[in-house]
Amino acid sequence: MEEQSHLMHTLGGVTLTGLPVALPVPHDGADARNKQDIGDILHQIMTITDQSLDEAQAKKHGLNCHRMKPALFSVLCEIKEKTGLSIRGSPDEDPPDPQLMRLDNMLLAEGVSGPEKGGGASAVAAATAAAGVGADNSIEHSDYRAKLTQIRQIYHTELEKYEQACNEFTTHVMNLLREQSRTRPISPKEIERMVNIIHRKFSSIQMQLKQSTCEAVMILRSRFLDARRKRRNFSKQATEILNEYFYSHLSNPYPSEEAKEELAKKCAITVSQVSNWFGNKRIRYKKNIGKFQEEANLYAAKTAVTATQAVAAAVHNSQTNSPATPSSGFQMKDEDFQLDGTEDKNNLLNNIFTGSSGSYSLPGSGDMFMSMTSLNGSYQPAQVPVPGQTQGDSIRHAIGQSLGYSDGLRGNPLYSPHGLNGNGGWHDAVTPSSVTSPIEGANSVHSDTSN
DNA sequence: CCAAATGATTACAG
DNA sequence: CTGTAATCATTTGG
Repeated sequence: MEEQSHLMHTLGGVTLTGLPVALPVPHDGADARNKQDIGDILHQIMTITDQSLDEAQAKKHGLNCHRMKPALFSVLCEIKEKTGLSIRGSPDEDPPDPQLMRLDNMLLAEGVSGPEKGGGASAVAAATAAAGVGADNSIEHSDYRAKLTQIRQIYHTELEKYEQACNEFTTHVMNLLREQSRTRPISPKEIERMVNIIHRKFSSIQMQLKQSTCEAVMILRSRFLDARRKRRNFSKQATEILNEYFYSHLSNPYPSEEAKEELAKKCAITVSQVSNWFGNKRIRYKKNIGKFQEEANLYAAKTAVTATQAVAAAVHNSQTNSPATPSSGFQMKDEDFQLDGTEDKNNLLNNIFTGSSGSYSLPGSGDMFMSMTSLNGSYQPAQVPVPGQTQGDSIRHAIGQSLGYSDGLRGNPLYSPHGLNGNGGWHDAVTPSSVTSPIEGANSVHSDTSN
C-alpha cells in the first residue's frame, strides 16, 4: 500500500480517485458470517495498513497460505464485482470533446498535426494567398515555414513524451493492480476502468499541449501574415492603373464589384486591396484636394491621350463640359473644407478664381477641356476651371505662375471638387464605367457633351 | 534619421 | 455589407 501511493505521486502527479485502494467492507458476507475464522482473517486484512511493511509482508504471506483464502477471496471478488457494477451506472465512454475537436481541426488545418510536409506547405500557401501578396515573399515563406516546423517538432516530441509517459504509467499501474489482485479483489474490469481514468487524465494534459500549440501558431500567423506589419507597396504599375481609374472616374470613384475584380486582376492584388486603395484614395483626396492636383492632371492628361486617340476630331471643336472626366472641375461648397493656417494666405487668390461661393450649377465643368489644353502643349498646372468664366484660366495661370502653381492652389479650401457634394461625399454616380474605360469613359464623355 | 506616403485595420453609421 | 474617418505600422525618399 505504501509503495503504491508513493508510486502514484511520483509517477504522474495524478491522483487516481477511482482507484480502489481501500478494501471494501463486506457488509453482509452471508457465507462467512458464522465463521470466527473468517472474521479473524478479515480483521487482519483490514488492519494490514496499520502494520509495518515487514510485518504486513509476513502477514500477507500467512494469509495467502491460509486454507480459507481462496474461498474468501472469491466471495470478496463477487461482492466487489456487484458494487463495482453498480458504481458504474453510466457508461464511461468519453463523449467527443468539442473543444478538443476544434483544437485538433485547427492543428490539422495549420499543418501542425497532419502529414509531414504537405499540410504545412498548403497551409502556408493558403495563408499567403489570403494575405494577397504576390511576388517576393519567399523569404517570409521560408521563415514562416521554419517557425511552423519548429512548433510542429516541439508539438510532436511533447506529444510523444506524454504518450510514452502515459503508457509507462498505465503499465505500471496495471502491473501493480495485477500484483495486488492476488490479495485484493480486483476484477479485470476494474483495471480497465483504471486505465481509462489514466488515459483521460493524460489526454487532458494533451489538450493543454494542443491549446498552447494553437496559440503559438496563431501568434506566428499574426506575426508573419498580418499584412499590416509586413506590408508591401503596390507596384508602380498597379498604382498607375488604380490612379487612372480613380481620376477617370473622379466624379464617382466607386468601382463596382466587377470593376474591382478587374482592377484587382490587372494589378495583381486582391479585391479587398482594391477596395482599401479606393477607400484610402477617396478619403485622402477629399481631405487635401490641392495636394492631388498635380497627380490628377497627370492622369487626366494620360487618359486624355488615349481618349483623344480614339475621338480626337470630335473633341476638338466642342466646347466640352464633361462631368466624368478627370482633372480639375470640382464642385463643392465652401464649408466642405476647413481652412488651415497655411492656406489662409491664399484666400485672396482663391476668391479671385472661385467667386464668392465656389459652387455653381452647371453639372459639367470642363474636365475634357483641361485635358485638351494639356494635349495642346500649354500645360495648365492645377487647373480649377470656372465654368462660364473663361478668363479665369489666364488669370489663374498668371497668378499661379507667380506664386508657384502647386503652392498657390494647394489645399484650396474654396475649390469644390467636381463630384463632391456639400456633405463631403461624392455626388451620385454620373458615369459608371468599366475598368477598361480610360478610353471608354472619355469616349462616352465626349459623346455626352459634344452636342 | 525623419517626415511623408501608403496599405491595412478599426470603429462606427446607414 | 459597404463606405467613411481616424489611426496604426511599415516603407520610401530626401
